[in-house]
Amino acid sequence: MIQRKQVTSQDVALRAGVSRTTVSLVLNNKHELSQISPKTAQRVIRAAQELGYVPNAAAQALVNKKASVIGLVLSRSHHQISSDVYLTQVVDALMLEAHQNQMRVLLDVLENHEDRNSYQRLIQGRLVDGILFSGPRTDDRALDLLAKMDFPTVLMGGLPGSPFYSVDIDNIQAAKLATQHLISLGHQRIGCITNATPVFTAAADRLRGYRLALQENHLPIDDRLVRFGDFDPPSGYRAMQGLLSVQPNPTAVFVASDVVAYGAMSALHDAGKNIPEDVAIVSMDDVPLSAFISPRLTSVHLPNSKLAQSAGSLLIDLINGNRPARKQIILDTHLVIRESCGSQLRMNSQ
Amino acid sequence: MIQRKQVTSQDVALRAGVSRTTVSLVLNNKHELSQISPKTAQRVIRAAQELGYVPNAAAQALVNKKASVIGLVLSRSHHQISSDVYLTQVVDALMLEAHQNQMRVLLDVLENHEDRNSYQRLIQGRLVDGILFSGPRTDDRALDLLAKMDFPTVLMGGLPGSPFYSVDIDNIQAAKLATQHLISLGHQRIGCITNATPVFTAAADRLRGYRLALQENHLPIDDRLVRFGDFDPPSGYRAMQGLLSVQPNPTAVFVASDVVAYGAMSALHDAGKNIPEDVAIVSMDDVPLSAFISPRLTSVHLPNSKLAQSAGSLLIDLINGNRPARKQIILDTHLVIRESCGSQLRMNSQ
DNA sequence: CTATTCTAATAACACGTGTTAGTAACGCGT
DNA sequence: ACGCGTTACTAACACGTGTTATTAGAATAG
Repeated sequence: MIQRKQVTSQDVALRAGVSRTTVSLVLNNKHELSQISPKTAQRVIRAAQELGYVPNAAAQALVNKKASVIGLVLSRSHHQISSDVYLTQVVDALMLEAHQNQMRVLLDVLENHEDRNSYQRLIQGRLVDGILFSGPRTDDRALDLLAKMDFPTVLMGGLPGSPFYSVDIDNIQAAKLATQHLISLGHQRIGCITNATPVFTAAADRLRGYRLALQENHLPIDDRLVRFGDFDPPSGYRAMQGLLSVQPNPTAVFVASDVVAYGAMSALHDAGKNIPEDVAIVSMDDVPLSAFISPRLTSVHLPNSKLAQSAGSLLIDLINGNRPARKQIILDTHLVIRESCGSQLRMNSQ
Repeated sequence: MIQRKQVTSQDVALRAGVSRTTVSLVLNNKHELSQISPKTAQRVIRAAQELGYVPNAAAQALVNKKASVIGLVLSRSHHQISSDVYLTQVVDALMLEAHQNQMRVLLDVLENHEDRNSYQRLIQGRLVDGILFSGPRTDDRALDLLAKMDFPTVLMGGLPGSPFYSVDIDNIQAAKLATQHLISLGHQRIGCITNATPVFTAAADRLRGYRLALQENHLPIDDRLVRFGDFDPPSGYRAMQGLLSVQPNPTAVFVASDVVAYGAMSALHDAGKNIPEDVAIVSMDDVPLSAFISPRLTSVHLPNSKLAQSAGSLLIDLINGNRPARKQIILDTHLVIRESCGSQLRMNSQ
């Protein structure tokens, strides 16, 4: 590969007629401390511009012991990433936050949860200065390693009992809120489809919120009415088919994720059931698309961008050596009522 | 920040009782050439494992003149990224391909299209070895800079007359195929909603395909029936409202993107129109979700994963110094017929 | 016993940057 | 004339790695 030779600070120094040190001082704005005459400073800046000098990132990283890169680690398998709808929001907000701090974002998947090696090159190799961890799993052994070396790490989504900083919503409360809404509409027999298997803490918490809501309203808990989704629409489709095989059918279903809910709704449609007349649906996540499908999805809104931004900001704090006292940040959620729950239907008929 | 001291190759050398050079040779599997006895090799490997040695990425990048990182550059504004549904597929496939070549993926947005500076730190700073460019714009001035330095670059989506390698589908042909399908169902008055403004080449091409199909079938072209989407559902909603204000209404609409189509369908729904009875819809992209909304969307399937994988593979080739003869790779598309076009309706009634 | 080849390893340099310690030149007071 | 502080810069080291030229020692040949 023919690559034009890199312009180094030495070249700039030569052209400006000064030493390389002077170039470094001027370009990093340390010349006021070091008493460098404004005249030479100007000459250096001119020379740098004329040559199109850009400092070598690797060299800077080496000497500064700072890569100026934060890692976003996804703890899901590949098929799950493909149908992940928040990812774009997270990535977007994170990049914005990173750029404001002269940092960049490196993306990585954690494919094998047993494999500590996959972390090592990333972290001990100092390729990134900190890690943002999306969707932690309770069975992730590699996280222990991270904790031991107190490497700057922030979790998006909590991991109970872990020593990490984290940014999250109150999943239990949010799921309870959603289920409660269905109860307040008069439903007695309410099913649940989770967003994922319970090894993901968010999934376990949402299921718990659903059960709590039933308990507090003295409704019976029927485990046949609980099905497990797996991030994508097909899993929701299958889960809903499962629910429909239980007699009597539930009159409402709390689905713990919009994307899974799409599949569930499709299954209802294919079974000839109307939403919300035959089966009402309340979901969680409030993905942008959910306001545009029909029927419009009633869903608990998650502040994804804000979540990612807070997480990014917190991580950068950690990287800079600050240790905020508050280890957990919990952001607020709220229910967005649309058509799939049948609220409007009720209001009209009353 | 208290950070445990990094384990260097010097530490390994000390522990194994050899020189640093020997450590490097052994760990990079060059010891066969250099006549290092198997016994010392074993000793070195043991020592490295015991200390948990991981080479410093910055130092390696500096001396090898290779960052082992490829950059994925998104040329869209932030709100457009948030509602981008292919991004996850692209990212996923790209990471898979990168990992197989011991590379990582750095994500970046290009916010200001006039600003050459944003490229400079990335490329001239040697932070990445190559760039994968998603969604090039005809008005992107910064691309010229890239071309001049012949930096390894691959475009996802073509840019006519540009000197870059690219991976794409035949947008004109695909759009033509979709429109043709509507024509074959007997529609005479067919509207079009683009996926984006025409500065994006893909949007311009799809519009052209639509017009070609009309021409070849001797149907009149009515520019009032062409509206421009802007990546997200709301833009599709507004565009469809615009189309419905034209009398007589179109009986079918080709929407050049699934996500935009969701908005368009929502507008039809709100206007009391049935799909496909009143207005038939054919779209492009075939996002996974499209099989699960109702009515199920008829759409031209794009091989997004394959596209990203090919692009990644091509880019890695370029980085390694190969110059494949074929500058453009065009992948195949096919129409997936579902409910929104009304094909099945027709077949039943016939 | 010396010259030559072969083996096994290393000293030394290069990559491009940030920073510390140090040094000329110069004015100034005594 | 000499010491002393100030100004304006630079020589030299450090960061951690890959690689080239070189060396010390042993084995072999003459």
